[in-house]
Amino acid sequence: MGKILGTKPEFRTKVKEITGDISEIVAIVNQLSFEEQKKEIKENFPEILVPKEKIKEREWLPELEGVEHGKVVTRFPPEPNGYPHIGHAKAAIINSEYAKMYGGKFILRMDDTNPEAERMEYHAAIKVGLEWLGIKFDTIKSTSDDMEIFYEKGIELINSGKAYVCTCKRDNISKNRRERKACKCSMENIEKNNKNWEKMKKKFKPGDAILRFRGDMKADNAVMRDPVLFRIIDGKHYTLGEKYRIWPSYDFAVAIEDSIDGITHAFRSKEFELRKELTDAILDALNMRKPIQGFFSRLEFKGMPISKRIIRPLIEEGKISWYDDPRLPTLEGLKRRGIRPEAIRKFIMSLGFTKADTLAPFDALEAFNRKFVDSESTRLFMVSNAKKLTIKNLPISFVEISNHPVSDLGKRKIEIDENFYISGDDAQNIKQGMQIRLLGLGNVSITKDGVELEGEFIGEGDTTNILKIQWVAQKTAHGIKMIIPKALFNGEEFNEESLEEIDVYTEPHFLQLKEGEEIQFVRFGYCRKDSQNQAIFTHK
RNA sequence: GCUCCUAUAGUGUAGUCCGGUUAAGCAUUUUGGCUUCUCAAGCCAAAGACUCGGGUUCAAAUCCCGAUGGGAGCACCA
Repeated sequence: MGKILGTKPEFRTKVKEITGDISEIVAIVNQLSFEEQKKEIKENFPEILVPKEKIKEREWLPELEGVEHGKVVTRFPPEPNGYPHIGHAKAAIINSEYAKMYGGKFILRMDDTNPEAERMEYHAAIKVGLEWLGIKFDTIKSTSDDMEIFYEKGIELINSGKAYVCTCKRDNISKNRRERKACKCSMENIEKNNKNWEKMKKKFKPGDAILRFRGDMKADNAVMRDPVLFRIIDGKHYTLGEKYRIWPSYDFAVAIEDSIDGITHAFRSKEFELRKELTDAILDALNMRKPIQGFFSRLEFKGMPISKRIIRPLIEEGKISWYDDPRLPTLEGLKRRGIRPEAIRKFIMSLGFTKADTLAPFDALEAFNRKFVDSESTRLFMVSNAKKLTIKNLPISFVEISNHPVSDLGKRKIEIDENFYISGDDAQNIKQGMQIRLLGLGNVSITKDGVELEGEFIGEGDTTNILKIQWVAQKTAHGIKMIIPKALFNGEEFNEESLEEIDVYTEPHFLQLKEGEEIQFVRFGYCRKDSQNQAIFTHK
């Protein structure tokens, strides 16, 4: 019924009439047996038996409305006040993808209007992080490049009566906001405001005076209750030093910047949603062009804190070493853990553009990463909780093993004698009289089990219904530390066992690999070589 | 507390604007099978969802009202 109305809209006006016909037909069809129905379809309507084509997963963002190719300008405006993390990646990727999608421009703008917070170190880290992610921008600038313009626009607002200098105490201001009351400063005339603005340059101390936008103290949206446009900060700015001491607030700076930079679409995370009204109001007051704004949800991983407020104390307490800890969702942390930038991009694209909160489990990212890493990971043997296995009558002194089952990653030669290590977990399952297979080597008949095992070499034999395990030659075994990152938090509580460290043996070939290379320890999982003596577990 | 946003399988989403073509698609997860000298990858299959309650309509995941859950904002931070 729905199908008919859907495909043939002309029937929609005659719903009542056809309802009867349809139920009659359906009744007739239902009287036929399943076989008869099948036959009927085959003879007269073979097309409906064709299986449906599989729908490919969408890999791009939703189309923008009414945009022209080549005319889209987006931006990513991070504040250089911390290390970049997955949240930055989301904002940067969404904005840059839209620019790419429409052949437009993408601007990186360091949003540095709070001299107390910004640091060169962070500025550099953000650039490194974005480069690692493979994000390219057409322009790189800093908000503070345009200080003179902010002043110009600020004065324009004062002179049009749309901004005033407020000298109230901070507490009073917030009290008035809560009670939706205007203060006496807002009654002052333009001349007085100009005078006070001049006084802000030298005379007033930080906190004594601010420039406020004349919004609406009665507005439901608290952001509109005469927000701050400029305030005095005496700190030294990381690039401009002490050149300025009146600094624009975020809302003012973003509004002006987006407008003069020619931004057509500004995609910001949801927490800024209420500020759209303000940004638009400021631009309207100045008769400036407004960008289209869109909002997306913040992205966090379960058990992985993103905020400095939570991470910093952990570093201070020594619970984690630094911002590149593999348990953290910082770009550095993810990188050390072995997550590929392409995987992050795909993952973020797969989340779509929504305002519904996203608390993604880490394994969603892992699944994407695995697809990238699998074909390029050198396969190596590694044993944990090593147990000795001695093999009698071994006829060979070396063996060559392929570094990958499918990809052409070469072979490695392993020198062997009768002394081997195998994993403790495997040793437990091995009993006297059993036959097992050492991967890449051959079958072995076990003559003694227990703490130290013994066996006799058989060589070729059954390879299907047999325990197949990895091994390491004792004489060349290379000991490394295996680091296994787990969720930092279980709910609210810090997970004291979040970083497992185990001592393991691997093959000497490990030493030949480049630092940072992704490997797969056979039957264990993907890992990233962190140093000559350390590997970090990436995921299964 | 006030204001705003949001609600589809275990998880993440598509579909929602313009109600019917889909008894809700994809990915991931889980389970089974095939393949394989890895517990990986690859291939095949199965399982599994429209928060609740009203209303409008021939027809509602889709529109309206209400409830509930989740989130954000209420900074001289961004």
